[in-house]
Amino acid sequence: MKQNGSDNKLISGRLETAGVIPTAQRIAIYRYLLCEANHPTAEEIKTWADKNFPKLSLATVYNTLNVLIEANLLKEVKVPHEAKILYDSNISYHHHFLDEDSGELVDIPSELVEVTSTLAKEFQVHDIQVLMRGKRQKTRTQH
Amino acid sequence: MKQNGSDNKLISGRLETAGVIPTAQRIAIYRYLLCEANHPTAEEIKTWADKNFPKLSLATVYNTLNVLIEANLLKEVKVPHEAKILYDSNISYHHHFLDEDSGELVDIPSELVEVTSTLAKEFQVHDIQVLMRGKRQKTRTQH
DNA sequence: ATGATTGCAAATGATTTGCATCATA
DNA sequence: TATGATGCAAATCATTTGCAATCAT
Repeated sequence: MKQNGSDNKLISGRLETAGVIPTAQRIAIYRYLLCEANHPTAEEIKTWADKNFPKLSLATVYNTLNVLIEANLLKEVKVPHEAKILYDSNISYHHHFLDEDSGELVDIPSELVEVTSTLAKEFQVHDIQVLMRGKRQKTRTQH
Repeated sequence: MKQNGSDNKLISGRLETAGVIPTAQRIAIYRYLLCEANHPTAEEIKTWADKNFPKLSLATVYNTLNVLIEANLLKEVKVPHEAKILYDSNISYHHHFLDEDSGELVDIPSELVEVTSTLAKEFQVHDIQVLMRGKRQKTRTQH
């Protein structure tokens, strides 16, 4: 319920800075991506919108996502054996851990992963993305 | 033109070892993946088959690819902003470099990339895949 | 008024599936 | 001749697109 005016200004300001006209739909979707969702699919965004922002069409979800990607406010993530695209509102350099049990994708700060490569100098690397797959140990209950 | 009997035995032996009935179509597709292609799409395999193995249907291409994946003879690779799945017949631990110019995906031996992570111990990592994106410098012509 | 966004429905395109046919042990 | 693979066509499903209606400036 933090859908108040100041939040809107913050979100719409970011959109404007990125050159995106801040419409109500775009603000709603971008806020959801930034504040509530964790690597959602387009479908999850649509489901959320059906509850919280009636009459936002699936086409607009996809259009908005692509506008945000174009504007460098969003990145898409494709995971092997998952049909749907995941959207990541964290655009700073980071990596991912995929929980094999839940399918959940977790952000891993880049400081926690050191990558050292010794490729032939013909390979000019601009970006590195590390995807770690595994299981998340249940946290033991205190007693 | 190395489509000779001994090759077939080698390929079909590997299929059998992995529990896959080595049919002519599967041998052809797997040989193509192992010896000729570099991370092809299903469509590329079909195009190749149309020239070299007439009457191999697209459904069989997909069925075979999925059988090979099930049998751990193949891995699928999904690259952001590319619609089609790439298939990787190199199943040993390695990484990838994606050439932004050509779209080509290049295998990088794991020895050339050192990954050190310091995640909380609740994260049990089973696999790490590193995708490096960048450009491949044109090799200067000798003179 | 104008230019951009939205929403609907139809289109697209990659992959999957149902089922009849075919091959092989 | 029985089990499973193949091939065709139809189905599926995520995503995209065309276009008319709508919104904001």
